[in-house]
Amino acid sequence: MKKPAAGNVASKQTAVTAVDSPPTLEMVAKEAGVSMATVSRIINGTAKVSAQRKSAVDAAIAKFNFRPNPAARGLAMGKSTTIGVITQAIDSPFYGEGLRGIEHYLQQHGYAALFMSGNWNEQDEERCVAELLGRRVDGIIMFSGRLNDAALSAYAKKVPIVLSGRRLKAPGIFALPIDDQQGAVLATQHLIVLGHRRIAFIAGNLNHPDAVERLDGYRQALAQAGIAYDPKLVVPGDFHEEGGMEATLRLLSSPSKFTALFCVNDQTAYGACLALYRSGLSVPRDVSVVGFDDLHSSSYRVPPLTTVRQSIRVLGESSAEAMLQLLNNRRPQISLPQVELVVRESTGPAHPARK
Amino acid sequence: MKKPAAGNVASKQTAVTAVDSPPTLEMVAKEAGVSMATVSRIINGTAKVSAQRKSAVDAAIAKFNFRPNPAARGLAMGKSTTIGVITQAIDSPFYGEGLRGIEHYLQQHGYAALFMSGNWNEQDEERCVAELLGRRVDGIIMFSGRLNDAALSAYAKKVPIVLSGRRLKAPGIFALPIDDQQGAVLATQHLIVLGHRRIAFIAGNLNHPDAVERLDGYRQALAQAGIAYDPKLVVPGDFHEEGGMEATLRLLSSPSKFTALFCVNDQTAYGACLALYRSGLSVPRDVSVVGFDDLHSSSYRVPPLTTVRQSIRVLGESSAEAMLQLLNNRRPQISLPQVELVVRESTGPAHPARK
DNA sequence: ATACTGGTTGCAAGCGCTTTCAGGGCACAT
DNA sequence: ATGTGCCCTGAAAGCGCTTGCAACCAGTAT
Repeated sequence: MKKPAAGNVASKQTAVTAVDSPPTLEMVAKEAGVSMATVSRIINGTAKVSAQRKSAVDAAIAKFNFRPNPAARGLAMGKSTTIGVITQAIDSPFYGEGLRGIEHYLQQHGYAALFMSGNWNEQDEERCVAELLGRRVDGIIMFSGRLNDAALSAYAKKVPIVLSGRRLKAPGIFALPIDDQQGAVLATQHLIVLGHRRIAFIAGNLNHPDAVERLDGYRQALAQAGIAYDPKLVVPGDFHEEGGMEATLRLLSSPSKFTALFCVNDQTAYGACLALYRSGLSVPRDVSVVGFDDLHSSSYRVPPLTTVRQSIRVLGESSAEAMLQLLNNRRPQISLPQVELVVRESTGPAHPARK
Repeated sequence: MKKPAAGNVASKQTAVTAVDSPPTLEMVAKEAGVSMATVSRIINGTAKVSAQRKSAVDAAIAKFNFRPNPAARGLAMGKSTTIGVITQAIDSPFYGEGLRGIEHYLQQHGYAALFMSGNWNEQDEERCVAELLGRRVDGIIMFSGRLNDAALSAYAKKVPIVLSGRRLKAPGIFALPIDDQQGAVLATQHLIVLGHRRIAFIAGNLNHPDAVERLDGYRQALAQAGIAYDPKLVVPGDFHEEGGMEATLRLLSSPSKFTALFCVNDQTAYGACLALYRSGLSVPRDVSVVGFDDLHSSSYRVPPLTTVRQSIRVLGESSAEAMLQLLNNRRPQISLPQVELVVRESTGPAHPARK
């Protein structure tokens, strides 16, 4: 196959100069009257080149609007200028913001991102890593993820990994954890200050580290305020609206009373609010609710959601930055901004009368 | 540069067989005692090969866990097995669902997707196309997009394009438009049936085709019901929560009364609901509101949002499918499912007493 | 003047894979 | 046996770029 001159659909072109297939280094070199090596060196800034030739080459490049073929370059250099990114779902509002941050940073630095969704299960995630490795990405950024530490460490031998929102020390891995515990403390304290004593917590899946750290923070704040921890007030969720709704319904039908609800993340809080609404309860009059993440849409909920803010977008950007440092053999020096409480309208003073 | 044997970080490996750099076709060929050509043919199914050699090669491939280097393959074949995808923002809930659909379909067919965000402006979008072209993607899927028809047609000469949610006939381009008008008719009719007569419409940016088609549908339904069209009831928005909120506030402070609100998309409706809430108005008791898109989170709003459903995820999948057909030189035969109204709890019977 | 130095260039060998082209093996017909 | 095809294979020529190595050019020291 001699490679068709142009695209499959639509071709023809009777233009004068244009031979439609993309220009090559060789064409540029010929046009500028220098060798390919020189052109390559100019493009990459790999060596000094006389001003005269440089301008000739620049002109030729401009004339053809030349852009080096990344496959050829990748083959020759043994790298792809592409970073693989694994999240659980590209359409999740949470991950979406992170991806945006990554995309933004990477693009500015000449890298492209290859996004893949792990679909909340370990096998798919494993497939993603394999696929990414197969495509020879230069590095992998992984958002928390289901893969266990051992597997991750093994992969890190083949390619540098940055782990966003998770804790793990291993060669070749740089982790950028979120301060889940502190965030949970902030949220819970806020509720306590408002006078709440019976504060329920909707956790995520409890074998997910984020969930347990947030639970820890919740318990810590409770303890600090001298409030006894009541395990009946803690119910599992799934980090999604569905789980938040079910958990709240369960809580509501249990004998345990509560005046406030701390949810492991915003989506869970959304579900909780709906359950409360369906049960005829008003937020925040009857029950206060606070989330975690501060998704964009949280400020447009009715009522706007009080939540803990940790910019996922910044997490994404920082992860990308860390990856590039890793790629340059520097140990990343990056830290995330502090988590902070964003008080909106879904929380209010405790109202002792209600369930 | 002789290419370092392994990743930058973490290497060493004292294993017995493993020479850590990825296996090559040549290694496999040697191991199986055949030529590289044969291995290639087996992998690609390009020609018949004796069963005996085939099994030997398969064994060798399995032994090394060989995966052909996509850069090398891309170079040799002149294609990248990668599709560029342009949306306005990867973190938008709307586009997110579309991307999910694309990712899902493409991945199953051995293609990878390169996502880029146009950030709602033409220049960025242009940059995206250039970058994608530079990376030699085999095709581009574009979600509506700001780029004008002429520019798009020009690009379509270099690479096949599928245009999701937009109408445009040109060689090399396949468009997959959403039935905006019909959706708007459905939404407006629903409100009319509920007894509403003063129905406001929050449009998007009105030089965006989606917005005008939806406006058309709204007017058409009104006319059909014999309700006079009142331009004062139509205000511009921006397809975002922000715009929906502002538009609603503007509407509320104008002398025009209304009992229902049809919003150009769900995000606009979210903003509208917040404005209503802030103004002490209840949905749906005082004002009914309906959106368009049926984003996942719409069913978890308080109250759950009545909206027009057109699965964006399906749009994404279909777009990807169309692209692959285009790549195979077949004219795509794809149509989207009908739009449909999803009645939830944000709409109710007209209540004549209120503003 | 001539040898030497330091910096700029060009040559050519790959990078890992696909594919054309021609050679070799085999079955079948003569 | 010998010829005629057909089918399976392997050798080798790229695909477009990077880079080690050697050649080359001034300019300087001798």
